[in-house]
Parts: sequence; C-alpha cells; structure tokens
Amino acid sequence: MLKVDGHELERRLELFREAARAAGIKLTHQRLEIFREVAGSLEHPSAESVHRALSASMPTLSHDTVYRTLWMLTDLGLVSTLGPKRESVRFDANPEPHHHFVCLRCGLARDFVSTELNELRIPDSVSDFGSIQATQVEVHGICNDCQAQQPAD
Amino acid sequence: MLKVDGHELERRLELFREAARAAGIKLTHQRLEIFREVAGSLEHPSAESVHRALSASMPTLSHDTVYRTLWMLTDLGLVSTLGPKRESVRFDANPEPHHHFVCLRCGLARDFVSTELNELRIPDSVSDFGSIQATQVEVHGICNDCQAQQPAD
DNA sequence: TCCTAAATAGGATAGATTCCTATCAGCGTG
DNA sequence: CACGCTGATAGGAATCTATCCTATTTAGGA
Repeated sequence: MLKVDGHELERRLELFREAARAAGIKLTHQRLEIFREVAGSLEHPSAESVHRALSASMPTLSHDTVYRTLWMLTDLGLVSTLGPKRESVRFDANPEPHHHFVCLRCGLARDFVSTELNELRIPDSVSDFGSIQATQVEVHGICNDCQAQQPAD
Repeated sequence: MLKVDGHELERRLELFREAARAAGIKLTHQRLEIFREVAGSLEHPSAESVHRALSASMPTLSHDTVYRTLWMLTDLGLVSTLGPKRESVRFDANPEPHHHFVCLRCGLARDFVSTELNELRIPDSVSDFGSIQATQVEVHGICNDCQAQQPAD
C-alpha cells in the first residue's frame, strides 16, 4: 500500500482543519480519519475501500458517513474525483482523436479537437506504470446550463 | 438532442458492419440499433440512456443486451469509455497540479507531474461549452501487473 | 430450407450509493 | 465546566447500476 509522506499528510490535514473551521463544519473523528485515509494514499481509493480500511479501527463507521464526507470534501475543494462525477459509465463512439470538456456539476461531456493536444509529450517516467495506449486532455468546468441555474459558488 | 451528421453516421455504421464481419460477430437488429444510438449522439450516453432511447421502438430490448453490446463494441475498438472503466467513483486528495495514468483493465490510477502539461493551451472554442476550472491529461494504458497476467491481446 | 452456435429476453442477483430517522456529539454559551 | 442546540452519525431500507443465469430465438453458413 503506497503512502504519502508524513509531513505532507500533516500539511494536508491542517488545510482541512482550517477549511472546516472557515466553512463552519464540525471536526468529527470520522471526518478526520476519512480525510487522513484519502489524503494518505496514492491509490485514489473508492468510498468502499476507505470504509474497508477504517472499519478495523472504527467498527461502527457507516457507509453513509464515508460517502457524505467524501462529497463534502469535494465541495470544499480538498478532494476531487477521477472521471465524470457520480455517474454511470459513459460511452464514446467518436473514432477521431479528440479531447473532452466535462461539467463537474451535471456530467455533461463534449468533444473538442486540437491537433496540438494530440501530440503531447508524456514524461518518460510514466512508462514505469505500464504501457501507454492513448492520451487525452480532460478539461473540467461548469457548463453553461449549470451556470445559468446557479451562477456562482 | 445533438446529432452526428448523417453521412458520418453511415460511415461509422459501415465500419461497424465490416468489423463485425471480420470478427465473426453476428449483425443483429439490436446491435445495429445500439451502435446507431451511440454513434449518432454527441452526448456520450450511458447504457441506461441508450436503453431508454431505444425501448420506444424496441419494447423488449433488455438491459443485458445493451451492456453486452456496448462492451463488445469497446472490445472491437469502435467505442471507448469516459474515465476509468466499470468502477465506482475514485477520490483524489492531491492538491498539486498533476496528471493521471489509468489502467484500462483494472482501473489502477497513478499521479504524475509535468510542468509542461500544466500549461496547455486549450482551444478558445472550448469556452463555448462553459467556464473552465482545471485541465488535466489522462494517459490510458495497461499497468505492469495486468500485462504480467495476460501479456498481449 | 435446415442446423448450430451465438445472441436475446427477462428475471434474479450482486454491488454501489443514497435515503431515512432515531440517537449522538461538537462546540458555542453561560 | 456543564448545558443545549444543531448538525452529524449509525444502521438499515431503498434505489440504481451492472451482471449473471437460462430457456428461447435467430443470424448466417451449408
């Protein structure tokens, strides 16, 4: 199990404490442990694996708490998600090289093309992880419709 | 509902017919309609929305058929998925700008950094979709562990 | 047209995520 | 430092997503 450096983890925990205080959010034991688990791992865990990892030391921890906390951390900007948020698998039948704009609120996804972005140089170190098949750019933002509904944060 | 240009759609359907023939896969009515639905949309639909869209004209279409067909199209290389395949939501507490390597088989995700990739120029047209918050590069491939298990395709 | 292997329908099942509500606890106040 | 209010939690039920199972159907070659 890969771990984040201890000092770095403490720094992230401090950021969380500050952000929680600023947002008027209570610092419960559950929240601190859940954040520690996500921030301390390099594996980008799922809610399920966070729950599994913590249930040894906190046998009564509920799934609901893990999910609520992770989304709360996401709202605070301390955590993000891989791929389109809270949704089912989405399919893409565009055979041309292309890139995606994805709305962080509603999951809307749109293609765009750019010959420049098709030819990115990826650091050599990445091939230590495995063989590379394709590379694409994901632009995250808020789509026009979502902005119209709830203009600013 | 945004639609792909008719000629382009016919071209993609023809590619599918050829690929199916080459792979010895039967061209059923269900498969053609499911492919038409995905290839004809710019919205990157989920399996559920494909099923919903088709159930008017094919009331007995089963969920299983939609899922099987979409994964089959993925295996043929005619369709891809957005984000890590067939998994639960994954969380990321790394506050520094970074990019991801994602294994297409097992969903393993790892961060890497690159100041060069942090400063990509995104086409102006993308801001027509909405406001941009962040940009990151996703490298898709097969991780070392998965390659060891099943070396080649 | 006939046959066979492959594909489908539909319901059961498994897994992920959210909802509901009674109980609990952080933290500001006195 | 005890008290009380309000937000947070536990636990189970409900929902949604995706897959599995099997009897029946069908594409496509002979």
